[in-house]
Amino acid sequence: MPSILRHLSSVTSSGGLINKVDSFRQLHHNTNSLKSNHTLKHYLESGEPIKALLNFKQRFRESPSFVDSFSVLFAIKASSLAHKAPSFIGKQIHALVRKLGFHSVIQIQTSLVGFYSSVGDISSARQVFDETPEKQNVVLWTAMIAGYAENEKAVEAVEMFRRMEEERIELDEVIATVALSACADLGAVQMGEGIYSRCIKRKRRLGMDLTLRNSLLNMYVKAGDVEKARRVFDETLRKDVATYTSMIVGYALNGQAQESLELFKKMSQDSSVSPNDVTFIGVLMACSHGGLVEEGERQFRSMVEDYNLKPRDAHFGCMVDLLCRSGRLKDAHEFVNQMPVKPNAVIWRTLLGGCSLHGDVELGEEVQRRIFELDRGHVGDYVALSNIYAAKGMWDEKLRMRDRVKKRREPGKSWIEMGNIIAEFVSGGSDDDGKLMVGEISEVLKCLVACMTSYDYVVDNFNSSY
DNA sequence: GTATCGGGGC
Repeated sequence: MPSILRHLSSVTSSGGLINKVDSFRQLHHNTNSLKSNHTLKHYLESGEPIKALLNFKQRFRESPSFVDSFSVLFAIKASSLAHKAPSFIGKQIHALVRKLGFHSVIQIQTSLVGFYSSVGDISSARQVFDETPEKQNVVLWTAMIAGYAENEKAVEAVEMFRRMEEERIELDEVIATVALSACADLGAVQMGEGIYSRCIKRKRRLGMDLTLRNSLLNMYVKAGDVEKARRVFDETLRKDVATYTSMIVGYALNGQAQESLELFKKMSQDSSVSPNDVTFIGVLMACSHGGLVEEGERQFRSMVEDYNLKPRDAHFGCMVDLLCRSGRLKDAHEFVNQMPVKPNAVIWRTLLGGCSLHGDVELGEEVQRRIFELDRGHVGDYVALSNIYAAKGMWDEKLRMRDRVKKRREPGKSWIEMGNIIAEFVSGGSDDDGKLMVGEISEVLKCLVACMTSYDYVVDNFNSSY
């Protein structure tokens, strides 16, 4: 059975009357529709979402009746993938969904949730979710929770996951993977372990999903628990790129440069995997944190020459960081100027950090100008330069720089997991001292815990004035 | 229809 038909039967099996009419139209009256849906699918699979959208639009104009629930599903998917396409195209397709009565098709609603999440419009995503009549469906919840997680709303993601479990919807590997990544962002290890064990209990016989194990490994890495991460790594017999990469990054982040590089070496000897560009971010980070400049330069070259991987901003950033940390500011500057792509604000900012570290006023001033050409919004850029002035005793310049700070600092967030409670803290957002004193807050939290034991999870905001 | 791997800085 061609995959498109298999797909169709899954749509009709859960759909209502409208879908049966729709599928009837597609199968019996409209072979053209089937054929052109195949074209849409082809564009999607070959990474040409814009072409898919144009194709859809043209077809809808010429013969609207050929557009069925499948075409719409592919068009939504294309809108999510086409980062360059303006988001109103997706919204137009959403309007079309309503007009054609497809909003009762759960696959379409799920895809719409994914679309709105991909353009950062999480409230519209939530609206689609809320408007979906039949919600007893893991995949719909997965799309919504993944949307929160992708848009840096891990607390909401976790909260929603808790609600999903209350609704007695069964876990699968995908939702567990998404939930673990939200837990990783919060450092909520205990909760993540619980989710993991609940999930594998059901599926023990089928063998565990590698993606799920990787996200467990990643959670330990994010929480700084390298030992537990390594245990998961060793127990995972069939490893893929992400397994190795997470572990390599884990060592690099925790200052174990040697272990990171040794693991990379071991990975190179494993013929079943080959490193990708993310792996090299980990390798370069390890070199940077370990002060291994020559090794880093060698690896960077090897990445391009031996592995044919194209360095991205992140790799250039690692190299700048590497050169800056070892005091080679001139080389770092030259490196930035010789980059084959236009350096972004983050790269310049890394260099500014290097100037701050080594007290280079002249270069710092120039770099700050380059940053301001791209982005004037960051308070930290004023602070960095004002600190360079301060270190050199240039008090007038320092004060002038501080006076130019107009915007207040973005509030910071932090989370603490204690038992089955997650508390969120939001710092005040002042521009001088918004640091969170986690130790002190946890004392406050201990008192809170005593008062709140009747809840499973409590999400709490309060301003810290420490 | 849904899924994991990214720095540094005040």
